[in-house]
Amino acid sequence: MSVFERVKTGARRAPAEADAILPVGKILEEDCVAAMARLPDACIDMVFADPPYNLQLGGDLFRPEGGRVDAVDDDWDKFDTFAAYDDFTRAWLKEARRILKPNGTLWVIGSYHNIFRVGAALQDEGYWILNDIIWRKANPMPNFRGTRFTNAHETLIWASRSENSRYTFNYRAMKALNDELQMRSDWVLPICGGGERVKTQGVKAHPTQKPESLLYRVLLACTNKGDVVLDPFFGTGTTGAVARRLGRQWIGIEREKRYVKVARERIASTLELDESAMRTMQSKRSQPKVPFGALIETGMIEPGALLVDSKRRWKAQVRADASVEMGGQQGSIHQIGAAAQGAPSCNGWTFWHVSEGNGLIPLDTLRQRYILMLD
Amino acid sequence: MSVFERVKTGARRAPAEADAILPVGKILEEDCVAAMARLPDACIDMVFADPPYNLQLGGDLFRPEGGRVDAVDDDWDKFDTFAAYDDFTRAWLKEARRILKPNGTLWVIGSYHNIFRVGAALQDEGYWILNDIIWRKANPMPNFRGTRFTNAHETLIWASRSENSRYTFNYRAMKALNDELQMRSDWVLPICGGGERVKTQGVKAHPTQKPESLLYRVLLACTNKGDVVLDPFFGTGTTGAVARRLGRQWIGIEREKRYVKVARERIASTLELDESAMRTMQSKRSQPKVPFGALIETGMIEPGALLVDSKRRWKAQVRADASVEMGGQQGSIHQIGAAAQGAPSCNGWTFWHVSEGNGLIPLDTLRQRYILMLD
DNA sequence: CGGTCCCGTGAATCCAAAA
DNA sequence: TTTTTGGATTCACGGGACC
Repeated sequence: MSVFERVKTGARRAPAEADAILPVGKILEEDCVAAMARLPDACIDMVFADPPYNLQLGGDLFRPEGGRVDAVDDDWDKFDTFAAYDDFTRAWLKEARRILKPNGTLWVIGSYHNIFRVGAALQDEGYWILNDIIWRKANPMPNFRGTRFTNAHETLIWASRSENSRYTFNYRAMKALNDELQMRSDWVLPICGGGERVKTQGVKAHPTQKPESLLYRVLLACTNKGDVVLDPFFGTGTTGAVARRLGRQWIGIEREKRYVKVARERIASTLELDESAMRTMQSKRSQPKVPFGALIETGMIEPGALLVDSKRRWKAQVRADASVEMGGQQGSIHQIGAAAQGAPSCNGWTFWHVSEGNGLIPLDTLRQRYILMLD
Repeated sequence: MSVFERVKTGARRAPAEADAILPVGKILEEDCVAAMARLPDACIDMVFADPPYNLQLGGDLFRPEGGRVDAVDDDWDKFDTFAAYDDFTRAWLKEARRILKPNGTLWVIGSYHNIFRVGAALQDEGYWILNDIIWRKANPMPNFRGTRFTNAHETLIWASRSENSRYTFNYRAMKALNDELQMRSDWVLPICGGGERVKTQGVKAHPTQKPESLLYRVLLACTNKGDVVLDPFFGTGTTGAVARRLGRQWIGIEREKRYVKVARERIASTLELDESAMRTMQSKRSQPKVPFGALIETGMIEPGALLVDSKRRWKAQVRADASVEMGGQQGSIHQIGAAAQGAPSCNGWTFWHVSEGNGLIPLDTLRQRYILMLD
C-alpha cells in the first residue's frame, strides 16, 4: 500500500523504512492536515510552522473537516472564532506530532493574536516546550495612531515531541554565531525586504514572508545535515530555500496554487552550500574520548606525579593504574575531584593541574596534546 | 451592607460610590480570589498580576564551578496538572475582570511555562489583548549545561477589560522615556538585585522579586495619577512601592505572612517622588552589539566566503556558523586573526577584509551597513 | 581614594553513553 | 530498562577585599 493512499486523519501509519519513500523536495498542494495524514508515523525530524494568525480580518480559516468558517466580526461571535481556531490548531498539531520522530522538534511562529492559544494547545497535546524565542524586529512598522506600544516582535515556540525527547541542539554552532557568547532567547533580525522579498509583477507575493535569516538560525541550531524538515504552511517556501542551502531535506505543504508556483521557482534557483562551508563548530561531546590512563602510558604523566587544583587547595597523587589518591581515598580523577570539593560531580580534566615551568596547566591541556599526537 | 461582608465569589456587587470605601493602601492577607470577591464591581483602574509560573523543575542544578542553583521550589508554585493551573488562572482572571472598571486594564507577567495558558484563558474570559511586551533581561542567568537557548526574557500581556474599552495609554510619556522614539514592545531592563533586592537577615526575602523599573514603566504608561492599582500576588510589594512613588493608589493581596511583613516595611519607607526624580529611574536605550554571525544570517557574507587581511598575506574561510578556518585551525574572526599574526589578540572587524569590486573592504564596513539596515 | 580581582548570584522545566 | 560513570558546562553585575 502506498503511503500516499488517502487514509483517515489520526490513524496509525507504519513508520518509514527509509526517507526515500517520503515526498522530500516536493510541495504537496492541499490542506495540511490531509497531507500530513498520508505520511507515515515518526518520519520527520523537524516541523516548522507559520500558521494563520487569526487576525479576524477575513474568512480564511478552515475547520479540520475542511468546512469553511463563516467570517463574522461581531462581538458575540468572538468565542466561536476562538473555538474554531483552537480546533484547527489542535488538528494540525496532532498530525504533526504523529509524524515527528521521537526526538523530533516543532517550531511555531505567531503574534499575540494567536500564539497563546497555539502554545497552550501544544502543551495539551503532549509537546514539551524547550524555549520561547522572541524575534525582535529591527525595523518594525510604527504604531501610526499612537494608541499602543509599537508591536516590534513576534514569538516562536520551540518544543520537543515529548518531555523525554533527546532533541538536537547545536550549542557550539549557536555560540560561534554569537561571538562566543551563549545564544539568547531574544533574536534581533531585520524583517524581510529588499531583494529577498519575493515579488510577482512588482507586488509582494505573500503578506507574511519570513526572513531567511530567521530560518537559517532555526535550522542551523536544531537540525543536522540530511534531516527532514516539514513546513505545513509553506507559503513562498522560505523554509525550503534555507533547508536546501544548508543541506537539509524538506517537504512543503501549501494549499494556494499561486504560492506553490513562486515557491517552486524560488527554491529551484537556490544553491546548496559546499561541504567545507557547511561545517560548524563541533561540541566536545563529539570529540574522541581519551582515557586518563593514556597520558600515563605515553609518559606524559609519571606514576607518582602530583595533581593540584588551580588554587592549590587540594592535592592528589597519580598511581600506576591511573587512579588517584587523596587522603586515603582513591578513585578516578573525576571522583576524587568531586570528593575534594564535596560536590556531586566534577570534571577531573579541568579541575586537576600539573606543574609545568613556573605555573600550572590543567590536565585538559595534556589531553589536547595527546589528541594532536594521534593525527 | 458593608462591601467587606463575605459574599460568594462571582456574585454581583454594587459599584463603589467613591474610592474611599476601598481598602486603598492596604495589604489584604488572604487568598486573592476570596479577597477580590469582597470588592465591589468596577472599582479598579488596573490589575497588575505576577502569578505563580508553575515551573515544574526537576532535580538540583549545579553551576560549572560546583555551586548549586537556588531554585524556586516554594509550595505556592506547585500545581498537580495543567488543568489545575488553568482552574486557578480562570478563577482569579474572572474576579479581576469583575472588579475592573469598564475602561480598566490588566497586566500579567509570566514565562513560557505558564504565559500561553494565561493568555488563552484571559482571551476566553473576554479580555482584549492590546500588546504583548517582552522584558529582555540585561543580565539573565546563563544556561549552564549548554542544552538550550539562554532564557533571557519574560513576557507581559497588556489587555483591556473588553474589546471596546477606552483604556489609558500615555503615549507622550512613553515617547519621552524613549529618546523621542515610540516605545516598542520589547523593553531592556536589568533584573532586580543589589540594594533594591529586599533581604531579611541577609537572604533574599522573595525568590521572584520584580525590578521597580518594570513597574515604573507599566504604571506610567497605563494609569493616571490617583488611579487605583490592585496587585493580587503582592509578594514584597514592588507594585505598591512604585505606585506610591508615582502618586497612584494601590491595593495588595498576599497570602504569605512573611511577604506581607516585608512589603509593609518596604512601602512605609518609600517616598513619593517629584517629576524630576522620577526621570532618574528610566533606563538608557541599548545600542545593539553586532555579532559576526549576523552578517552571515542576513546574507551579507556567504558561508564559504574568503577573508583576507589588507595585504593579502593570510586568508581564511567563513563557515555556516560564522566560525572561520585557516590552515586547520578554527575559531572566531578575532581568534583566527590573532593566530595568523601570532598576536595575543586581534580585532577581526578591522583585520579581515572581503573583496568588493576591484578592491577589498574591511568587515567593519559591512558591520556599519548592517547597523544602518536596522534603523 | 581609585583600580583590580575575586566571589556570589539571578523564575531553570539544564546530560549522555556505557554497563 | 535501570544504574553507573564520565565529564561538559556560564553571563552580567554588584559588592567587598586588597593593593
